[in-house]
Amino acid sequence: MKSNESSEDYLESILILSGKLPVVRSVDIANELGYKKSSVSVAMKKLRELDHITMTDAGYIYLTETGKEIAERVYERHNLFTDFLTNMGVDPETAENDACRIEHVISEDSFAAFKKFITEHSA
Amino acid sequence: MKSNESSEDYLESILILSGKLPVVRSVDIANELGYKKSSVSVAMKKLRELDHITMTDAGYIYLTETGKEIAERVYERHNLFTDFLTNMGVDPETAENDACRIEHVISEDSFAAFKKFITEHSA
DNA sequence: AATTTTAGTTTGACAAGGCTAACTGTTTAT
DNA sequence: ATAAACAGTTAGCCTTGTCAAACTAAAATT
Repeated sequence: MKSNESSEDYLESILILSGKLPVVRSVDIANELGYKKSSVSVAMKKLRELDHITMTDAGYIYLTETGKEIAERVYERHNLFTDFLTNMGVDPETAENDACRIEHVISEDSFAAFKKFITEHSA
Repeated sequence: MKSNESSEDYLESILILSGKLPVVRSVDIANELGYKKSSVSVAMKKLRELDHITMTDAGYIYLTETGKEIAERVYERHNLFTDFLTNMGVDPETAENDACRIEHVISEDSFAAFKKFITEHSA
């Protein structure tokens, strides 16, 4: 269930798009992330091999259990940091970008520490 | 004065080692960062070309103005996050590692927001 | 029915940034 | 003085992750 930064971004993107679109396709991910479809195609192949997604013949993409787990973990971090930074007056776009970077590099323990601190001090 | 994650790590390492050792050489950086000396050699060549360091014939490495600027900016972030996380009870080694990652990916604005928040709430 | 658009894949190129191995030159020991 | 250890460089390889270009196939348009 290992995962690298790039894969995490793709999985998170699939999760987010699942909430916005009836079905998620490679081209939707490409639009969302600003990548070329060939890049997404390669990445999806890899995620299929790792069993983090499945893809129907029509090209509809679904997260597997492990894929969903990774995506949700990353997304939780994403939201915490985005909310915190925007609450602190950081420009929403900057906050988004920074959250997108931090979400990948923080350990379980440190995330828990941040979460505790932030929730305690924003009540 | 652009700089990528890898270069920032090298420059920060040079700054830190400058405070610990009488002179800083490539081999010291290799030991500090856990890289091979060939990797450091290549990286130092690049940093020389970018004018972020100078190197004497004896192999002693010094930060230029721009190099010092980058190193200090990164180091300030490093310290803030390390201190914060350890204060929050995160294992020092984990805190170090996470700070080492976050320090590279956070914008000026978000760093300022964190700094303000943390200092306000730890008085 | 024929054409155009859309979606996905494959292939080959490239840049970053590590690595190993082989080489040079300089100290330090024997 | 010779051998060993140490420091630095270069060259070539590997992986990751992007891109563009060329291809296939299905859907929508005309």
